[in-house]
Amino acid sequence: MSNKVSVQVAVNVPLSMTFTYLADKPLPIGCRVRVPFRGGEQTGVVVDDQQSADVPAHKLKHVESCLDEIPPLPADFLELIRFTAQYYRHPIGQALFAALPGPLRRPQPARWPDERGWQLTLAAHDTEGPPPRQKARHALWHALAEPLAYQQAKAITPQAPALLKQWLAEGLVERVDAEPPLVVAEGPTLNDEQAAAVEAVAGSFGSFAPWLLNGITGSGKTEVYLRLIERVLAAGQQVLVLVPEINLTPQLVERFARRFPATPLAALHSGLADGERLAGWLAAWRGSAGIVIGTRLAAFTPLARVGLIIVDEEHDGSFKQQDELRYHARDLAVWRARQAGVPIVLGSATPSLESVANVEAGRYRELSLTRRAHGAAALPTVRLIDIRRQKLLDGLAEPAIAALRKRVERKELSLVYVNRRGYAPVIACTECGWLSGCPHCSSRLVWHVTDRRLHCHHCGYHEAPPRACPDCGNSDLKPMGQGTQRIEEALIALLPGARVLRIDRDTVGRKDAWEAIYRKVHGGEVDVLIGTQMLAKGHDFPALSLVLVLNADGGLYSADFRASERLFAQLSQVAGRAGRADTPGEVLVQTQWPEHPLYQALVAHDVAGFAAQQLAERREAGFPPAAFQVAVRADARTLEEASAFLDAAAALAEPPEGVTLAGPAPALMMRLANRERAHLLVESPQRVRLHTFLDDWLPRLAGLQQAHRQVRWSIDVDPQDF
DNA sequence: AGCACGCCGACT
DNA sequence: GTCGGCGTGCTC
Repeated sequence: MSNKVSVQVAVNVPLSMTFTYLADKPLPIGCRVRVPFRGGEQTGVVVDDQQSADVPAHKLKHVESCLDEIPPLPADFLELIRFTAQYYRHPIGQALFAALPGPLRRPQPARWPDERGWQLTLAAHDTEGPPPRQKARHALWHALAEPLAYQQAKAITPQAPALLKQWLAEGLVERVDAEPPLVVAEGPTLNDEQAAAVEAVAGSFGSFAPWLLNGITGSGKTEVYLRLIERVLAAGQQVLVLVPEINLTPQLVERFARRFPATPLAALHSGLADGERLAGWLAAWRGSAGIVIGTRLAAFTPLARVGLIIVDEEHDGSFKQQDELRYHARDLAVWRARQAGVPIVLGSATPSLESVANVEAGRYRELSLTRRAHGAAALPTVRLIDIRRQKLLDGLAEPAIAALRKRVERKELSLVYVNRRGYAPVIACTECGWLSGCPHCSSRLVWHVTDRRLHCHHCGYHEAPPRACPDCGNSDLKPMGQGTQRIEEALIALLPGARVLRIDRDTVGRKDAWEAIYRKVHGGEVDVLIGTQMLAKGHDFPALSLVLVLNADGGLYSADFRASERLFAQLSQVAGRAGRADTPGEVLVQTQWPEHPLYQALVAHDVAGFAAQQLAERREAGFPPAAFQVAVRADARTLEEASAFLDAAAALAEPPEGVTLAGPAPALMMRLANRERAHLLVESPQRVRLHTFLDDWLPRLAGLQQAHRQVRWSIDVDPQDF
């Protein structure tokens, strides 16, 4: 008998361990294997060649050879997965399989896609080709005089795959090996700020350097990306671009493809068919895709020759995955940039406080774009409407209605932005603005209808609500943020003849719905748009004459300490939609707290000032980014069950100096899918201490499940939402 | 997570 | 007598 070797294999099960298998000959680390597991079969990935300690020999099963003809998964990819699994406290196998494209999770061999191009054969040149009246065929035929990549062909006509197949069979086209040339379409001239940003980043090529590209809306961040991409491509390297999870990915992809028409581009967004995703993933890994652009999952894509990473709208919350493997794609991207030794550009008009703090600490360098790129385009005028002194008609103040009427008459486009999310019912005094605060920490108390008490969502403290305002004695205390239900109907009634279009989760449910909305809006068929957060994310709508913001106050004093940061970012984004080159737009915000620093900063377009003020508050309160957090989240049929589990978990903790536990406290969105949710927070000013504590504590929690059978729980490292 | 093994109630 | 409830324990 030949000597057996053993390998460590990760399989897609929720266990933090890997499994030992026997093999006839050494298997390379990173190769995919088909393994017998639990009587059935599983896909596995060899992650180590070490013998693991004390597994009884009779349990060891045998593994056949590698599945694939393609090379084993690269070492830097496995290292990324290992780091991710460990940092976010997720089983290694599940982290690995979450990062792999669908087809690679199944135990079937994979092959490199055929990336050869197409070109007309000599024989084809002697034929007429399709007549000009068959526009698509004609265009494709003439383009095929030069070698054409699949992507380019498909850009000419969607029928390209079928036509190429047909012409190939007829001997009119042939497959050719062609190194795609770098073709760069002309772009606009850079202003000096943009040029300086490009030079600064380009000067750091070849080594790890994190950059915060802080540019106001309309300042031309994308053009900076494009110039940097051009340089990276010219050096024969790849660029990874991460974008938030919104429907504007296609727009950005199209812009990149137009600038670099010959460069293979892999777009890895959700809603891609398995085959396409795999092809893009493999092209990225192999190095043939020059540009790889995708949403958060693309952060895991292996890249053979990466030269630059870009994270657009880095402040966006959708970079954090909220279930299963709860990773933050922006943070992992920074880790990858360090691993690969390349610069990373984090772009935003409203940078996250994490990034601002990193600039302050000297870890990131900041590049500012302070001017709008397109000539005279001025920032919009922001005005606050104090609704304490106004009679509201169905939630709308008189000046707001008047402003809307004016635009409708002038046939100009208005947007009514209804802030729905993130409002927690904090009790407020309608007279003096007093808010229910927690006596034990710097959070707000939240009104719970179920037990008619005020709860602190940070430390779990609760009390009966006061009958009157403790500050001024007024007995008119009300939960904030109500009454948005009938805005749509009210607007239609108040603006007779206006064409109103509502955009929300319901109206954009289908894939082609956006298409239709764009057509309507661009075709001038709409007077007033009504929408929620999804409109705050920089969609390509024509310039808005007026933006009216309703119900924003809920984000001011939310129990979630990040609510103001998000609100400010959203309002800055929508405000940025207002105005055109010749006339500045107008933004109206209805509020009970016009004197609030957030609104004052918004009026003054003072992004940096707001960030500084927020950062000071966070430091004062000991919240991120001044501290690091880990949430243990639990849900059960009743809050008591969930809390009992978390209490038991807390009882097992022996937090060292500098690590504190807070809670359990009910989650902000308490009831979800008929289950009650609560969490326990672990905090520390030092990340290392926090994680050292977790290393000791989390293994002890495994045993708790038996006694709390009804409870589902999970770990959320660097939680974003509460 | 799945999936089997295991020990107690109402069915042809 | 058996079908099946889901408690509990393991997966190389």
